[in-house]
Amino acid sequence: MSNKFFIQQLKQNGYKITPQRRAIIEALAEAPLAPKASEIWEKIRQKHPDISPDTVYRNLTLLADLGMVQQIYLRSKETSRFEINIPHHHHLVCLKCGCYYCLEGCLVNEQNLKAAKQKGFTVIGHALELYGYCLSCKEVRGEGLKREGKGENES
Amino acid sequence: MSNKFFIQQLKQNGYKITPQRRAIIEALAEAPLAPKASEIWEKIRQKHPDISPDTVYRNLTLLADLGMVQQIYLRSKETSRFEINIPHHHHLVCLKCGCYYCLEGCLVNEQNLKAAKQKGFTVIGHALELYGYCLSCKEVRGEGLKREGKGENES
DNA sequence: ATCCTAAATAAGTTTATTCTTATTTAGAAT
DNA sequence: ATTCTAAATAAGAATAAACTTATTTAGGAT
Repeated sequence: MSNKFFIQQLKQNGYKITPQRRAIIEALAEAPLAPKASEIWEKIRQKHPDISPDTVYRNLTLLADLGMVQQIYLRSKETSRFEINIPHHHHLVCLKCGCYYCLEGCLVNEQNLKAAKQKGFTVIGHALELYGYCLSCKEVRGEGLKREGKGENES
Repeated sequence: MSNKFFIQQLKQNGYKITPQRRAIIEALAEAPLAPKASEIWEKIRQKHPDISPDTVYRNLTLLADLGMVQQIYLRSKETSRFEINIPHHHHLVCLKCGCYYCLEGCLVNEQNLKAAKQKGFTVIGHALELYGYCLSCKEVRGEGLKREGKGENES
């Protein structure tokens, strides 16, 4: 919950604590919804006008690779969203309007992962998105798969 | 297995059959590995030098949205790969070298999807990637998360 | 066979993301 | 406190992916 936890995790993995990294973690923690990379960048620029977008992308990817942050692949033409990963869970993503919903709990259990272990693969995280159509888009399904508005989200 | 099946599926969903779409399906079916969008584009250009990359991207997305093709999100800095979706399965993706392995079967069952249905969400597909470190990258784990070579794949 | 219309495409533009390189800095060692 | 070095950053270039618009075309209707 606390940002200190994330800082500590970074240190434990041998990464340096920079003002930029603090700002990114702060922005993620304060955001009401899972923000896009561009939104995080915009937010941080208010206080740190000189932060580069590359730094934001790079660190979001790092946090996601470390399993501290979850990247939600929204498909469609939507860009990914990032959310602080507590508790771990998965998402429903609408292919038409791009909205998404959080599912409680995790659909992948230890048993699912045994094949990976047998191959000698060390799993440190996973991403699962279920794609389909939300309630309000279902009726208009017939209109092809063109996306319309941006849709509203749910934390 | 046959390309005709994919053509038929497109027709059933109300999409037109264009030479470009035939070429994309052909290229996917003939590829020994799951190709990247750019690789498909390059291959098709040999016969159809005038096909635009946009058409390739657009149709790969369409096929993925229809569940006929599976898009593998390789993370890292690798671009996605696309494979013809028979039989449906999931992947192990190495965060270090970008290689991937196919898992047999599907880890998501009907029971997993009940929450989605309760929300009135119609699931037409899903993507699940397990991220971690392959056997040969495991030892070098300590070197941070920088990616090195491109790694070899497995169909 | 010809016509018609929505869908699909190509071309060019725009945006998002990643890469490259020179510079700066966090944090360890002195 | 100062020095040192690998890691991190900023800036700008390069690439990937998506959008916009005018044109073409698949496939149904005539």
